[in-house]
Amino acid sequence: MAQGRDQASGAAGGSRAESAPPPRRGRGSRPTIGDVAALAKVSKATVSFVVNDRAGVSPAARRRVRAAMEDLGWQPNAGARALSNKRAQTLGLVMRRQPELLSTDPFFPQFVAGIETGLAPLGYALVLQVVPDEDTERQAYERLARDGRVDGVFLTDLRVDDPRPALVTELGLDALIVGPPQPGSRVPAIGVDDGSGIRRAVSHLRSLGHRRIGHVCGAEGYVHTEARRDAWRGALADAGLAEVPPVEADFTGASGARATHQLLDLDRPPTAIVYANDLMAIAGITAATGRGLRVPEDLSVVGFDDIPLADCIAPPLTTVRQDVLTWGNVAAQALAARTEGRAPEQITLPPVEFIIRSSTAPPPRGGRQE
Amino acid sequence: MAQGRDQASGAAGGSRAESAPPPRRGRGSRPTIGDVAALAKVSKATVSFVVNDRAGVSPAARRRVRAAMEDLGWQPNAGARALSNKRAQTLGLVMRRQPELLSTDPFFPQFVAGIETGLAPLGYALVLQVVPDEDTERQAYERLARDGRVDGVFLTDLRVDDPRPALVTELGLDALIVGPPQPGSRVPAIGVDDGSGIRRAVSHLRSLGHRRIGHVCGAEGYVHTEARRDAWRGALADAGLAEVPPVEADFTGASGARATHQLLDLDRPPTAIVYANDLMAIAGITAATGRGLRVPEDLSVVGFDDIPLADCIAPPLTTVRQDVLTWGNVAAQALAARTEGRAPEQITLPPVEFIIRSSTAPPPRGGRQE
DNA sequence: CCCTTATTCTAAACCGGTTTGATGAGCTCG
DNA sequence: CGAGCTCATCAAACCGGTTTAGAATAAGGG
Repeated sequence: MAQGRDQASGAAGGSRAESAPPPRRGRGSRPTIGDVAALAKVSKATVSFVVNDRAGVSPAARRRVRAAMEDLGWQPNAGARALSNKRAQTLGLVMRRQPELLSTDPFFPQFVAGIETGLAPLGYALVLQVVPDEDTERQAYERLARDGRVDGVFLTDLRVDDPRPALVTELGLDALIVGPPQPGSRVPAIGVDDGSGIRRAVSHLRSLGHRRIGHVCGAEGYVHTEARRDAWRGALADAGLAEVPPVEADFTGASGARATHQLLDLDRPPTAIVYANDLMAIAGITAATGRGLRVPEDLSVVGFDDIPLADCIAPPLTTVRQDVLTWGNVAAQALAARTEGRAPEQITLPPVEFIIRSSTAPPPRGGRQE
Repeated sequence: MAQGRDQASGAAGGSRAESAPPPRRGRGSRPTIGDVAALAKVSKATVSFVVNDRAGVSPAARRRVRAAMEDLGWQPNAGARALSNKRAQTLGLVMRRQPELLSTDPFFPQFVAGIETGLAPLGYALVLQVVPDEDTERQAYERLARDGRVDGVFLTDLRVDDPRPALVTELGLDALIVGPPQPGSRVPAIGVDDGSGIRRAVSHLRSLGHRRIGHVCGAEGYVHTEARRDAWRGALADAGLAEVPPVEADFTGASGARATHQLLDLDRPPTAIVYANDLMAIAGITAATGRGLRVPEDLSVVGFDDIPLADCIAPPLTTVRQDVLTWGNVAAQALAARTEGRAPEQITLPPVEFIIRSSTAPPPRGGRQE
């Protein structure tokens, strides 16, 4: 056949002026497996075998099919494939977040980016939903499951007694928890360890000489909030340090500032504070500075997340960095493997990094130290 | 044929102990339109008519179908539907971002959340891709188009001479530009106006008495970077203020600090600086403070974005807030409408807000003012 | 009462792939 | 030379919906 132009269906016609309708919106003109089969002079089945790398096709036929594919620029249609396979080749992520809090959160974009880098080479897509509350969250999972849009979902930001592991099991969705495994649930997890970062922070502060180390917690009800608080409390106990009441906050700057004042108003205020995230830590620095305290001379501050701003402020923030991008990547591969029934690769997450900048220093001598 | 049981596939079998495999992973057991039709004693076509609210079904039949749907908990399968309709009921968003910059960016999460709130009630899903560079970006669009995974895509962060409007047109994808319309392209746009926020900022500074107002630009090559710079330059000219050379930066904190030093090193340094985003502005405050300048007494600073941190730092940042959530919402509806061939509703975006906090004040008397 | 027109409903084709069962060609071997 | 195999190939059924063409029934008109 002339190698020139015999592209897809019709279309080619006379490139004359003619009133012939142009190739319908570009769409619809896409070649199908049938076109490829016809051009390669084989059946659709053979083409299918070729694209799926299955045995039973002669080298000659395989070559012809490959050439035809190339010629037509054909790639199998994802939807049709999904229908036959009963697999959508798509994974779902439902994020539940206050819209205001969303843009603070360094986790979300990084994690999504990581998932993407893991999914793209596998030919998977990611469908995303952002929901405001628990009700819509449940509906989102139900819809994803019913519609058959996804093969599996990621579960992030687990709450204590989170209903989602049970929900997805009931819905028959494959799932992967990003965080510590849920006791009593068969949903697999990639074990994120929030504790070790906090322990590193406490140990760092202790070695600087701090004896009273406070903690500003994240929003109540999340397992990572608990994990961080427990790690802090445990580290204090292990080191035989003074107990300081933890103070609740909710990851917002305002709550961080309030919590900071609360700690500094204690009879015996801490000389160092570990915050559950950077936003609260920065707000804490501002709050402390506003009271006439100097950071780090009078008060040491440790954050969590290492947001880009952390080293743009004064003083640059000592903080804990987690490689969320890699989490996403690993999670993507693990969940894809699971939906395909393959055992996931050995899962190892990179360890947290503890970034020492200038918001921590030895505690003041005597002075407020009581 | 016996009307009795011809449900889906086997399964039903003996519920005896037997080694019969349990209903495969919960999945696969989902009812189909055929099951509903059988239960309601109508044809598949009738069921289809009912779910799609089409005329030509008697009230009685309609009721029976509804009941059967309810009974079985059936909802049409999205994939099958997409295949028939040649519509995926899915929209795509490809974000090109340096992973490091991703978590800074208040735009991305908010915009995604906004899209979602617009899409969910329409039964659309969003597939997301995050890519590192221009090459993978193009591939992402090509794959989305070829696979037939999406009906349309959002185009954000337009660059000057951006190849994407032409690309998507060529790929036959419906698209919507989030930003100013591209001259010479037929791709519709929702007109985001970066300029007015900057003009507000300049006018605010001018009314405080500033005569020398500098600008730290965003990354080169983006239309919004240009728009902001042009607006700044135009506002200066309109007010007959002194020209100050704009200084290039790239939205990162480090670049913001560097740019700030560059401006302050001028023979006649500005008394106020307008930054293209908050991150650079905050880094700028830190840089200026490090040189012994006080903000706002010696230098006024205006940011752009109103990130949550903006009012947690000292001094709280005067900045421009755009309602990105609403942009996403509006964009979603507009693009969905377009893919369905409907004319989109009248598009009106909320105006930007100018948030005056404490990083701006009258310029110092005499002193550095020369 | 027959003919026309509307209405309700269904069988069958279709979307674009995958998978299965059957057919036929080419080999080996007794 | 024919039985027995293997291998390549293809037609047809299937996934779960939508859509069309036409049959069956009901209603209206002369």
